[in-house]
Formats: sequence, C-alpha cells, structure tokens
Amino acid sequence: MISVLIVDDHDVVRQGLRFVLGQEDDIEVVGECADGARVLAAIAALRPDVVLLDMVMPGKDGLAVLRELGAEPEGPAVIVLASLVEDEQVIEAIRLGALSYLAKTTAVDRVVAAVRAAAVGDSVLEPGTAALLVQRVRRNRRRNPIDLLTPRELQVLTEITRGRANAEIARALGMGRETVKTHVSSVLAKLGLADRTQAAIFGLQQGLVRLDEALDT
Amino acid sequence: MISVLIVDDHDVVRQGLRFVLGQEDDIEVVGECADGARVLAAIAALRPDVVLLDMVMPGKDGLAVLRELGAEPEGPAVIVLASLVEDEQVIEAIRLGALSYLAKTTAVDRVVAAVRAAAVGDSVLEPGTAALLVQRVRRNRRRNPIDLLTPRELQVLTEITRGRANAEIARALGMGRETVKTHVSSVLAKLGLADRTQAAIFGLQQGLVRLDEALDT
DNA sequence: CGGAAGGTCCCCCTTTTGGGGGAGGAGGGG
DNA sequence: CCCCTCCTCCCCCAAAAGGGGGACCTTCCG
Repeated sequence: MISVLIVDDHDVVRQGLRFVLGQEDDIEVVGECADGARVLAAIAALRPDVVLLDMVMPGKDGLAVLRELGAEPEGPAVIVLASLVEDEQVIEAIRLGALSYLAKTTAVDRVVAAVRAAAVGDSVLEPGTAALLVQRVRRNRRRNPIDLLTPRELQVLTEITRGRANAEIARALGMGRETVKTHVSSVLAKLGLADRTQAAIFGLQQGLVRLDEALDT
Repeated sequence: MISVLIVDDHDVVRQGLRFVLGQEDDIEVVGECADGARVLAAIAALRPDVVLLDMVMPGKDGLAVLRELGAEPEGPAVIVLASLVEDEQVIEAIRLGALSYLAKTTAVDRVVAAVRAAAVGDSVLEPGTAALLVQRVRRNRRRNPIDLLTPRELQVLTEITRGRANAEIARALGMGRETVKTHVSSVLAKLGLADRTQAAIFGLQQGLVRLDEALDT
C-alpha cells in the first residue's frame, strides 16, 4: 500500500486527486494540505511514502517546502505537480530532491504511474521536461555571465537596475563616484553591453530586481 | 436541471469538477474541453447553461474564448476558474462578459453556488475580487501616464526600452538624432523620469517590450 | 615571499545625454 | 481663417556617462 499526501491550495485539485487516486487498489491518500506551512508537520505525523506537491501556493511555495524537506534524507518521495512548467523551477525542484515534475495537464494515469514509480525511487517525466534535463547536462556550464561579476560589481549592477544614477549609487553603497564609474565600466565590459540602460534591462532579466519593484524609490 | 460545460487543460481539475458537480441533484456536466480551441464548437453542440472556464490554457486561453463568445449575446453564462488571480485579467474577463471570477483555491461549495447563481445571471465573487471592482469603479480614471504620450513619443520610448541609443533609434525610425532627442526629452518630462534608463524600466513595466525580448537585437 | 585579484580613488579625454531655447511645416477643430 | 498640436530639425550648453590609463591598499594563495 502506497500512502500519499496531497499538497495543493486548489480545492478542486485536491478533490480530483483524491478521487483519481482513491480508485487505485494499491494507493491510499492519507492526508492533504491546502498550504505549504503545514506540510512539514503533516509529513511528521502521517509518514507518507509519496508527497504530491503543488508549486505555487500562498505563503510557502513548493520550492520552499522542498528546501526544508531536503534537510532530512529519510523523507518521503516528492512528485511536483505544477500548473505552469517553467524551466528554472523544474531544475531547482529536481536539484532539491523532487523525483518527478509533472504538469497538471498530464493525463491522470501518468500521475498514478508517477506515484507508483516514486514509491520505489523512480522518476516519471514528460518529454519536454526530460529534454530540458538533457540540455542542462549537456551544456553543463555555458555559465551565466552574471557570475563573472565580483560582489561589488553585482551591487552596482543591482543599483543600475533600480534606475539609479552613479552619484546616487555612490551614496547608497558608500563609495566615491569615481569608484562607481570603475565598477560600471567593468560590468559593461564583462557583460558585453553598451551602456547602463542595457545593463538595467539585463539586470531585470536576471531577476536582480523585481520588475515591479524597480524605479519605486 | 443546470447543464455545465467544463473547460480546463488540467486533467485532475476536470475530474475534480466533474466529481464535485456530479454530486448535486440539479446540476449535470454535459461535456468538457481540454483546450480553448474546441470550446465554440462544444457550446454550439451541447448548448450548456453554464461554462466553467479556465484562464490559462495552451493555444487559446480563457480571455480569447471570452472574446469570441462575447460576439453572441445568447450564449451561456461563463464562470472563470483561475489558478492565479491577477487584477488585469479579472477586469478584462468581466469586461468581456464573465459573470463570476473564482480562484481554484475557492472552496468547492462556493463553486457550486456560483454555478447555480450563473444559471440565473447572478455573480459570485470572492472578497478580494469584489474589492478590486469597487476600486476600479471608484477611481474610474486615474489614467495611465503612458497615454499622455504622442504616437511618435511612444515609438521612441519603445526603442529606449529595447536598450537602443539615440543614434540607433534615429536610424530605426527614420528621423534625425536631434528629433530623437526632442522626443526623449518630452517623454522624460511627461513621465516625470530622470533619464533613459528609468524610461526603459518604465517601458518594461508597462509591457511596451516583453522582458525576454528586450536587448535581443 | 611574490603575485594575482579585488576594491578604492585619481586624472584626462571623447561621446552621449538631457535641458533650454527657436523655427518651419502639416493637419485638425473651433 | 487662425490657433493648436504634432513632427521635424537646428543651436548652445552643462552634466553625465564611458574608455583609458595609473596608483595604492588588502587579502588570499601558491
């Protein structure tokens, strides 16, 4: 008997999974959580073999849950069930120990198959996800140009990304504006960009500053 | 008897809704669609009283379906069931004729209530959604600063947002660089921004250029 | 110990940017 | 018809930005 814990903030999803899994003879849904905060406690109490985990939830999201879970090696097998499959999230989730990463668009029998696979430590991936992993392993380290930057340069780039001028950056980071210029120049050179405007766009793309938080000053 | 059509690309969601609604005596699920493309045909064939519509779907999304549906006034009542509730989408969906806008986190009995309400033309909204609508009606037109801009200025701002310098913009838009400077100055003045970098961030926030398409040149 | 890398600041220089005018032409509405 | 907005380009000018040096310090590592 495979015991399963369902973690998803969507009521209909929980009901649907409970219904689908309940029809299998060898699978038993032992509990469900509507948010990430109570997952750790539920796992400790119920000792499920498999956790079906939603990615996007209010409060503590799936990645946060995985991070805390990763600490203990004897934990349950985790299957991520996501609404939208975003590359970085897939990578991060698997890095953090998830066995399978499925979209909610997946046919239910594949979900059931993933549960059975997880119980014995196997993965079930969709073709797109598998391809993504292959990609990653192959060009394992056409590394992010951003980690060419020194810590100080990264701080300066972050300030640029907020839309600040050199003088403001100097004040914010407690250095002379000549120093800021030095850092700006090496940032542009290292990233192959033409000017600070392109640097700001790059910073936003890299998520150095959230788009809706830039410019707020 | 209220006939319902379920439109959602998530298999588990469809199963869940079918299960939940199937337990009600006065509600009958007459069909389901896994993507937006077949919705129009399904409605024509099944003539449902109520459509439960997912927002994010591959191919044709919920808004696109609503847009096409809006053309015919004698259509079914539409309830949007969204994974993530984003303000602009709520407004747009309701503007396009949706009666209710519920998150999938909503308790299932509220969904059932929304179906019964929709059958007689009523709305069921969550508190947050209701508040949003009130907000909109109240400050009905603290308008977007972006429509202070003339068409030409908007084009220049868009180019800035891509990370281009004045000379490039002049070439791209077929004008002198002095003219570009004039437009840049009035853009900055009208938007109350300090320099082109802030203008680029603003343009990205406004969606003039998609973040992942900026800088690509 | 010597060297490399990072951080800080300085100088000089060119280019770009942005503000302040002005001026002509096209089109639109009172 | 005149006025207004928009688009276009021009000039001058100050500030900012960016490139190219160089200098000094610390820390870390072989």
